[in-house]
Order: sequence, then structure tokens, then C-alpha cells
Amino acid sequence: MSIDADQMKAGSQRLRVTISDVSEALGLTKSTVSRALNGYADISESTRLRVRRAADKMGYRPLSHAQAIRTGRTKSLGLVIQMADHDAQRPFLAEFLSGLSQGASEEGWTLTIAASDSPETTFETFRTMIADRKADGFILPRTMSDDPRVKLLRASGIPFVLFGRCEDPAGCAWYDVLGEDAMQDAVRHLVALGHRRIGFINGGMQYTYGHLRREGFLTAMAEAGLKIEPEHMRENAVTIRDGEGRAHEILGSSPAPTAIVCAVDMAALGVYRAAAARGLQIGRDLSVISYDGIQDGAHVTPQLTTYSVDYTHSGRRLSALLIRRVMGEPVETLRETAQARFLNRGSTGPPA
Amino acid sequence: MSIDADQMKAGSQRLRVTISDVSEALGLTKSTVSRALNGYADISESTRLRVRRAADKMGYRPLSHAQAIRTGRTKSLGLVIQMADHDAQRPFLAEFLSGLSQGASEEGWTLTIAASDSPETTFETFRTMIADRKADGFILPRTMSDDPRVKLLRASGIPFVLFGRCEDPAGCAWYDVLGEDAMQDAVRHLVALGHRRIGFINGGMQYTYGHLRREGFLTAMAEAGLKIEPEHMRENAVTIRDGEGRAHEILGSSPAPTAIVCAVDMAALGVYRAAAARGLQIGRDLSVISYDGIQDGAHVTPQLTTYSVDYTHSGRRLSALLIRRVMGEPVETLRETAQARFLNRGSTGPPA
DNA sequence: TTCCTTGCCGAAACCGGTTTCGTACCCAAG
DNA sequence: CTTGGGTACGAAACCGGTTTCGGCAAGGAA
Repeated sequence: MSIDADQMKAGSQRLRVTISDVSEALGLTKSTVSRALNGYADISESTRLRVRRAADKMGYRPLSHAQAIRTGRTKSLGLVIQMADHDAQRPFLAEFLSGLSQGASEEGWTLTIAASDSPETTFETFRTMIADRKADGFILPRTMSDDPRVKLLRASGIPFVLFGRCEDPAGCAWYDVLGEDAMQDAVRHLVALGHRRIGFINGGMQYTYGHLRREGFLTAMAEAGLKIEPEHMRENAVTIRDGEGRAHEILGSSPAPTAIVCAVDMAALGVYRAAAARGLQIGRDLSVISYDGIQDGAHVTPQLTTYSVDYTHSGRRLSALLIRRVMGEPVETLRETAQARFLNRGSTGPPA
Repeated sequence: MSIDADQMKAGSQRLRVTISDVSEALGLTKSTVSRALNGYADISESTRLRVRRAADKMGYRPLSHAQAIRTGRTKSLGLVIQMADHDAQRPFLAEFLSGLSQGASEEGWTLTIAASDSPETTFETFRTMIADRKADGFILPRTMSDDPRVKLLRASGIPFVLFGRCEDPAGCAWYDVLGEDAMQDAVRHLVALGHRRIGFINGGMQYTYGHLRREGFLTAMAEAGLKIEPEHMRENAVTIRDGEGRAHEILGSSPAPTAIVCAVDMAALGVYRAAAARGLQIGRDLSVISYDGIQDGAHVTPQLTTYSVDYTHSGRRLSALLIRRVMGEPVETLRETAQARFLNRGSTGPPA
């Protein structure tokens, strides 16, 4: 048994087939094999095919860190998770990571992650990851209006891709879901139901999405000819507690709105609480439409009507875009947006 | 501006100080510098110091992937997240990752993660990560009773560390929180309050923790001379929905228990719902003690009394242990356990 | 036929480290 | 004064790839 283990270990070590093994088996040199596999023009099509087939048959897989020493590319994507955002991103972190990982591994890349406890250490984390070449590029979730991470990476010349858009698009590739369209649609939906007094609880205004969703809300309100009541507008609500507090403030005004649009689901769950505390029944006395599509929204009564974002898909697209960015594609061709999916559940109805 | 960027880029490229830069600056050879920095015995103390200081002053940082090609070690820890566990692990995934990342980066290592959608692809994911040397070792969360991951890694001779214990300890290092002690303590707490009929809703029995927590519960019940009612025992509840269903089953029996111990917080939140549906007030009509310490437990009324696990610390310890394992320490010295912290909040009281 | 391309591949340097091996030097013992 | 054994370092191979450069042979133009 110990012998078996040793043999197995020695075997798997010795059995790892290197580029030299392939070249010797074919009577070619390493350089030819390398260039054949990497699609250089000075290799004949027949040789390229011969090499490709032999490599596959022999099970040759280049070691990415061996390539890295010459190419400078590790084939790994970096993600720095900010602990401060935990509460806000907890609901979809798993899906997001899964998507990123899928997108990376589909191309044979990996995902390297680091966590930082505070905004200050975030910077340091990026610095060391960059200095040590831990990643060829970075995914930046939760784009901020004046994002220090963007500045740092731009200055360092390190590729990156945003989850969210950015005012100054220089050097920025991104993927984003059009929250402003969802907010517009939400208002239209409520207006169609007959609502005239609609409140808005926005998310974090340090993020770009805060301004975009605000615009979307305001646009649709103006479009419907509805007046904006400052009493019905709140922002920076990203947790249940935040949402609960803002909802109480809004519902305490008079006349109170008959519907509230929330920029994030967590805040909407807070609205549920405030409503319960005030004896208001969601969907009948107060309509709520939100955004994100977190799991918990399906576990409250009535189920939360929301615009659902596919975070797995978002992650996958972000990885794909970042890889193309690292490989040299210009940022202009690496900007994608998508629409959130409307989940029309039970939290809306005609005004009481 | 483009010139600045070029200079900066060229600068940072050229400025990266290699081992040769250090050796030339000192009038030594690469090999001497390398051995000095790596603590070889055939380097004089004075030289070692001189090298160490020069390297620090020059800001020399070895490239881990350059070292890897010779040493075989990437200095990276692997984690494969199973999508199937998402719902169960969602509440603490962020903290856990953060801890793992901290523990790794404290030693200059990194965390490489991959996600797998199904149990089948999990295996494949491990295989490719191993084959491509993406990680020097793996962290295995959610240890199962007959864990296929353990078999694979054992057979491959790849280091790993478990989050959770394991029946067959051969080759297994681990970190675990003693859930069985918490379950015992929970029962004692309830007994001290006067409860005689205590139910138990266990978590997933495919995991080792399921059996351990069951033992803990049974031990304390026997110790208190209380009878085990099969009607009051349920298992495999890891989501709110699960817990809700199990609670209804248990509470539908007669006589129903006056208290329920849950192996996981998510299930306990389900108990809250079932209780609400039945007009039972938690803490007065029904006592609940649970385990995990998830955030949501502080957001229900009354707050959930639970045994809180520090997932950040767990992650940090796991990384530290795995690194030592990769560096060659025998598994016997790499087994740590800790106690969960009792959060005595509002969900218990004397029996009605 | 000669010269010049062009296509295709080999030889060797290179990337940034680590590790093996050889050896000069110093000191003590014979 | 030679000899033997450490000590401390240099030289060079090595890890697994990539990339530059040069050259040979075939083919076309002069």
C-alpha cells in the first residue's frame, strides 16, 4: 500500500508530459512544437496538425506558470472582495463567484481572490497582487463614481473590467445590467396599475448604479407627468435595516405614497417590515417593486416583485471580457450590457 | 499622457527587481542570493544578513510562478465551491473566503477558487486543477462521511485540509468547531430552564457534522434522563423551507415538544415560520436554540439564540494549516478544533 | 545556370528563479 | 610543511516553457 502510493506518486510526477516529451516523440524540437501549438505562421499546416494531434493523444498540457515566466501572463483573473460590502453582496456572492469561475475555466484560466477588511487595505491588496503578478487583470465589482481602484489600475497599466459602468470610460471595459431601464419599467408598471404617488428608496450613492437608477426613476416619473416629492425619496439603503428606516420615514409623510420602488432587494425587505409594523399589507395597501432578484425575495409573503439580475451570467461575461482584454483587445469592443428580468410576483396591486 | 503611460509601464517593467539585480548589486551570484534568502546552511550568517537587507532595500520580491517551475510549488491554495451547497453555505461564504484569503496572504500565498455546478463536475474540476498544478493543496469545506474528494486527493498524494472531521483520519488534517459540544450545551441549557420534551432538527446527514451533532444531542438527553421521541427528531434540514416543514411535523405531534434544538440556523429560521403559522410565540410558547450564528438570526424577533461559529477565523486557521501541510508537516500535528460561542438571545425561555 | 525569395524548421538564448556540484580558502592536526 | 576536513561561495545545469535568429531547401525570376 505504501509502495502503491509511492509508485502512484512517482508515476504521476514522471508521467506529466512536457513539451520536450512531445517534441521527442515527433522528432521535432521544442521550439517547433511550441510555435505549432501557439499558431505561429511559420509552421506548415501539416506539421501543426501532426503536433496538435500528438499533443492531445499524449495528454500534454502546458504548465501555465511555466509559460508565465516568459510571457508574463499567469492566465489568472484577480478579484478583491471588500469586506465592507459584505452585507450588500452576500446574497449573490456565491452565484457571482460561480459565474466568474466558469467564465475563467472555460478558457483555461483561473480565478484568484483576495479579501480586504477595509477600503484602505483594499488598495494595499491590489498593490501586492499587482507587484507579485498574482493576476493578469482584475474584475472590479460595485463600480464607484470616483473609483480609486480604477485610478490605480489605470495608472499601473493593468487590465481590468468593471461590473457596472463608469463616467470616464477611458481604459474601461465593462459589463452591466441596465438598472435604470428596470427602474423606469417599474414606475410604468405602477402607473399602469393606477398609482400616482410613488416613492423611491435608492441604494448606495457612492456607486455609479445609484445615480443611474435614480435617473431611470425620475425619467419615468416625468414621463408619466408625476411630481417628485422629496418626502418620498430616500437613498443609501442597502440593508434590511436601512430599508426599514427609510420606509418608515417615507410612510410617515402625508400623503404617503401608495407604492415604493426600491433600487435593491435588501431595502425592499426592510419595507416589508416597516409595512408590517404599520399594519399595511404589501400588495394591497402598499405596492413594492425592487431590483436584484435575491433568493429571500421568494420567501416573503407576498413574494417580492423584482427585476432579477443573473449574477452567474454576469460573472461569466465579466471573465470572458477580461480575458479578451488581457489578450490585447481594445476596451471599446469590450463593453456589454444586459436587461434585468422582470419577476412579476405578488407585491404590487392597484392603489388602495 | 501616452508618453507618460508608456514610461510608467516601461518603468514598472524594468523596475521590477530580479534576483540577478540583487546579486549584481552585491557582487554575489544568483545562487548565493537564492540560498541566502531561503535559509540554506552553507551561507554565512553575515552574508545572509547582507543579502536580506539589500533585497529588502531594493524591494526584491521573488515571482512565485518563477519559483514554481523549479520547486513545483505555486504557493496557492485551492478551493472548489460546490454550487449544490449554495443555499446552505451562502450565509457565511463571504466570511469564510475572507478568512481563507487572510490566512493565505499572511504567508504570501494566494487563494485560487473554482466553482462546480454538480457533484460530478466537482470531480472533474479537482482533476484539472491537480493536473495543471493550479494549487499546491486544497481546502475541503463541508466534509462528508464518505467523501469522494478525500479519496481522490489521498490517491493523488495532494495535500488537503478538511473543514470538519473525518472517520478515517489517514492523511487528513483538519479544523473543526465542536458542534456536538454545542448541541449538548443547548440541551443542558433547555433542561435547566425546565424543558422535558425537546425536539431536534438536524442538518445534512451526508456530512460528518450531522452525525456528530446528533451524538451530542443524544448524549445530553441521556445525561438528563430524557426520553428520545422519534416524533421529535428530524434531519437533513439545511434551508428555511426544510426547517419549516420539519417543524410542522414535529409540532404536529402530541404531546409536542416545548423546545427544539436545530443543527443549523437556516432550519431554525424555518421553525420561526412554522411557529408563527401555528400561533406560537418563539421564546414563550416554543424555545429554539440553534447553531451557526448567521446574520439573519439577529434580524428576527425574538433574536435567535444560537452557537456562533467564527467562519472568518475558521478560514484563517484552515489556510494556515494547509500551508504547513504543503510544506511537509505531518497531518498528526495539523488538527485543530474550537468551540462555538453561545449567543444567548431571546429565543428561549421556560416551558409554557 | 544563377540569384533571390519564401517557406519551414532547428539551434540557442531567454525568462527568473532553484539546486547540484565543485572548489578555493582557512584552520587544525599530523 | 603537508594533509585533512569544514566552511562559504561560484559555476553551471536545470525547471518547462517562449521567442529570436539563422539557415537549408525548394521554387520562381532573371
